[in-house]
Amino acid sequence: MTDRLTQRQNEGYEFIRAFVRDEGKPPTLREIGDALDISSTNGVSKLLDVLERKGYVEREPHAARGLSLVEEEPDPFAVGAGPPELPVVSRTPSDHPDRLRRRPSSYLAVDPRLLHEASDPDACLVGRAGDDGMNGDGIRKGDFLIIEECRARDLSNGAPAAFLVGEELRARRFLFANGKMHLRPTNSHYTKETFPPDAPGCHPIGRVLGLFRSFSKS
Amino acid sequence: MTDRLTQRQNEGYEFIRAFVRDEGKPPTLREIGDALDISSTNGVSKLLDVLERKGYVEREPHAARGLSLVEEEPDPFAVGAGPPELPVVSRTPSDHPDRLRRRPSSYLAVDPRLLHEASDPDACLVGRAGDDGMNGDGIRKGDFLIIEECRARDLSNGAPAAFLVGEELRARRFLFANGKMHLRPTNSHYTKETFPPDAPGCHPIGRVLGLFRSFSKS
DNA sequence: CGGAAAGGTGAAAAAGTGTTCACCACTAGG
DNA sequence: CCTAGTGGTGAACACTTTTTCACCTTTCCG
Repeated sequence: MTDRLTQRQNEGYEFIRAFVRDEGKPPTLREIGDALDISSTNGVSKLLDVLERKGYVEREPHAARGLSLVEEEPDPFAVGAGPPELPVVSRTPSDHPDRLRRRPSSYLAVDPRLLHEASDPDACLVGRAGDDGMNGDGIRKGDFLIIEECRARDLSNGAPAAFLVGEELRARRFLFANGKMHLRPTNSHYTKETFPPDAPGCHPIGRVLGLFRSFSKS
Repeated sequence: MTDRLTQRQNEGYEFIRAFVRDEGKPPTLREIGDALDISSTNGVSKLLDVLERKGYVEREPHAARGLSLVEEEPDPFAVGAGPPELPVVSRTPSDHPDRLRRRPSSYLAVDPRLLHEASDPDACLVGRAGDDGMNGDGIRKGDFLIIEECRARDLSNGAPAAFLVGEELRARRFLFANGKMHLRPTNSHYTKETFPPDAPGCHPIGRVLGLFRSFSKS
C-alpha cells in the first residue's frame, strides 16, 4: 500500500470505505459509479483496476460485490469502531504516580463487556500485579489487572483495589478506618499494611475491575 | 431479537455471522446453501425469511448479498482492523462435544498478544471454568478460559488443560500415563480423576492459554 | 512529436444472484 | 383429521452485476 493515489482514485477509495462501514457490504460497480458520476461500469472497473494494482483493494472475479479493502495499519486514533484499547502502564515510582498514564508501555485491546462495571471506561488502564498478595482472590504476580482510576474515597470498603507502593503495583483489599488506609492481602504469607492518607510511598490507583493472564508454555 | 431459533436456523445465523466477520461481506444464497448443504436457493431463501421474521437479519430485495445482521452489540463486525474475536461456548453435554463451536453464545474480543502462545489462533475459543479445581493455579469458577483446541495427545504433561466432563468445563493439569488420562486438580479439596482415553463422559478440549475474569461490584 | 497512463462513454455478452412456482415430508397442536 | 410451520428439491425466470470490446479525450513526460 505504498503507491500514491490521484484525487479521483482517492475519492473512489474513500467512498468504498464509507460504504463498507455504513452498509456492511462492499458496493457494486454501479453504486460506485452513481456516487462518483461515472455512467459506465467499465469506467468504474478501470478505476478499481488501478486501486487493485496499487494495493488498496482486492477483487474477486465474477463475484457480486467481490471487492474488499486491503488491511491497513490500525489507526491508533480511530474513534468509535473496535474494542477499546487500554494503556498498559509499566513500573513507576510512587513519588511520580502522575506518570502512570503518561508513559504507557503499550496498549491492550479489551472487550467492552469487561468494562461494564466501569463508571468511566476512559479512566481505565492496565497494570501488572507485582506480587502474590491477593492469591486468595485468585490474583497472581504478573497478572494484567484492569483498573479504573478513582480517588481513595471512592473505593468501597473490602473491594479489590490497586496501589502503587514504591515501584510496585499491588492489588489489595482496601479498608478505610480510623483515618488511615488499610491494605489487606488475601494471602496468609503477606501482612496487612497501614498508611496515612497522603503517605508518599503509597498511592491508591483505583478499583480492580478484572484481570487477565497468559500462561506461558512450559 | 426475542424469538428463539431452531437448531437449523441457528446454524444458518451463525454461518452468516462468521462469514461477515471473515469475508467482510454477507454471503449469497448459494454460499449459504453450500455451507449448510442445502441444494436449492429456495430452501435458503425460506430459511432467511424465518430469520428475518424473527428479527435476526434484514434483507434488501433484489440486491446481491442484500443481507444484513440486525445490530445487537455496537458494531461487532468492524471491517478489517481490530483484534480477533473468539467464540464463547456455553455449556454443552459431553456426549456432543462437537457442538462446542457450533453454538457459541457470543464472541469476545481478545488482544492478539494473548494468543501469542497459540499454534493456531483459529482453533481458539473461550469457555467458563465450571469449578474451583484449579484454585492453586489461580483459576476460579466462572473465569473465562482462553482455550486452544487440540487433541489429547498434543497436550503436554502437567500443562493446564480444559475438559468437558458432563456439562461442566473443567480446568485441570493433564497427565497421560499407563494408557489413561489423569486430571489433576491443584486444590486440595478436589480429587484426582482418571479416565480411559475414549471415556464418554470426559472429552479433552485443549490447552489453557490464558484467562480473564471480571470482578463484580460488591 | 509520440507514448503511456488516467479517466472516461456506450453497448452487449457472460456470469452471478434473487424470486417464483410446483411439489414433497415431517412435526406439533387443536 | 386437519392445519400451520419447518425444512427442504428442482427448475425456470428475471434481475443484478461483472466483464469485454471498441473508441474517445486529456495530461504528463521523455
